[in-house]
Amino acid sequence: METPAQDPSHAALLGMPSWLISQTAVHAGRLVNEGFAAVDARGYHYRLLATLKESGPASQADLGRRSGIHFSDMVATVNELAERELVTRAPDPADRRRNVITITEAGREQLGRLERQLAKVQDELLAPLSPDERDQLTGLLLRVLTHHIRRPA
Amino acid sequence: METPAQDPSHAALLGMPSWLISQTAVHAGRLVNEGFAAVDARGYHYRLLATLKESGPASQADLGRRSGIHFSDMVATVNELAERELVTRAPDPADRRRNVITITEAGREQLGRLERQLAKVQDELLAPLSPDERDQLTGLLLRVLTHHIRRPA
DNA sequence: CTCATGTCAGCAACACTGACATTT
DNA sequence: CAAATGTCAGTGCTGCTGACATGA
Repeated sequence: METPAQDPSHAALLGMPSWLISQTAVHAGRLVNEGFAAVDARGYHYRLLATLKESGPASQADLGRRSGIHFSDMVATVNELAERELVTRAPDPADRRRNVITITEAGREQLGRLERQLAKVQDELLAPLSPDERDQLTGLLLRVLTHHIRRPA
Repeated sequence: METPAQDPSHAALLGMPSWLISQTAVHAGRLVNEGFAAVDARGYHYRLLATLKESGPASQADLGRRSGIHFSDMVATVNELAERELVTRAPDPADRRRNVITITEAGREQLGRLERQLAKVQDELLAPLSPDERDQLTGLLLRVLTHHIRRPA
């Protein structure tokens, strides 16, 4: 059946920061996914390609650490990108355990498309906020996020 | 393999609101889940119990609309809560298509536990922010969220 | 007949666990 | 031997689609 327009207006929930963040993330995720799907990609593709562009060729383990993509998910992600010829996967002659992942020219072009989609989405997402307010929100979230990143316990 | 402490420090990503929101939501979700798991529950349980407390007994379709839980997921959620005897599911004599879901006394107690867990989590989540900043963040997110709730297109 | 309700099976994205073989 | 790397299978939560039967 279809989802009848939600009405998530619980007094209890609307004041709950964890709820607000999660739900806003759902909407953000939807927008991002739609933008990416329009060019046959998903979040992990962008994250990997962007990491690859910033760090240069690297092993999968390395890329996992830098992109925050879990080790186990790297395999599938690289598979998908390699299939589309956006990256290449080659064994490292210096360490035969490793694969060296490199972004291709087509990969750079795709990354460009993804970045453009992403920029569009940011604007859509924060539509109701003024530039100042957007900075405020970004700053607050950044502080919360960095706090939890370095406190895994 | 294990996830080696992430280092998601991409210049590109750290300024991206959609990324900040999603990642903060991941951490928020982790904290909430841990709190709920400690009392053998998950997010949907809280949402359903809280809705039930606010709205009183209702049909599954109704509860879905009010809680934002998808219609298809209501079945499993009610099953899980009924199994634990936190709610009862009884056919509606007035409309035999419907089940009337009612929260039990044990359900109210469980809801209390969940609320306490949730309060703890809010504080943990927003630890780095002052009370004023927490209000700011909540206000900004609320505006973004309501903007997208009533603009499904 | 149409619509609402409830049920069930299944998918997608993300994060993650455990196991395994290979190489360092 | 221990540690790192890559692969694979599978899980959990959330959100969602489609199909189906039944009753209003």
